[in-house]
Amino acid sequence: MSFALSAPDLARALIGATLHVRGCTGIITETEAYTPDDPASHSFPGPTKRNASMFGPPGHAYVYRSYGIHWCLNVVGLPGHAVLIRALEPLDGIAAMIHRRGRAAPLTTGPGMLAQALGITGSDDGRPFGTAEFHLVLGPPTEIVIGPRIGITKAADWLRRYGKKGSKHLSRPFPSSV
DNA sequence: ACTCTGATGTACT
DNA sequence: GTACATCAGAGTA
Repeated sequence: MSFALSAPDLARALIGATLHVRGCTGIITETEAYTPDDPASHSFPGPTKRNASMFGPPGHAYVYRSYGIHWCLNVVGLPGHAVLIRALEPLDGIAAMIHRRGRAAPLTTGPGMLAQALGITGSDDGRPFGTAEFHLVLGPPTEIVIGPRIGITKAADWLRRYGKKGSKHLSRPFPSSV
């Protein structure tokens, strides 16, 4: 697939896709889009050391540390565009996920949990998607629900959170989903 | 069910 | 010094 998309386009395309990370796999159920003109985006101030991979080639990972504790995984699109992977439906490697999480549930319903379950750390920052151990496979067309993003204060009303309609594997319900 | 708070790396004022 | 794309645990009800 081509990753050279705007963050909102890429965020919609990734809903229903399967993420493979070193033997663990899951279906992406929730994403958020961050564009360079978005005050809440790490790319908004321009390139820095931390966000360098956000301005690198499309189809690579941008991994950053959140609140000093967690790692969060993004897929880079066009320069300065990235999509935060917020939740997964676990498929394979669940035993490894439980081991890394230290509990049976919840495993992957939040960006920090998801990165921990899959063993993603800062060493994955800048890694290209497309190798046997680290890649994405698009799923069939999926019904998508849209809502405001979570956990931000700037541009909090922008409707740039995307979810797989009806999924049980979301960090939080969507306002419109019933 | 809910609210509050601690943990703590990196970037910014 | 302060803010932050978060989570888990403790407390209240």
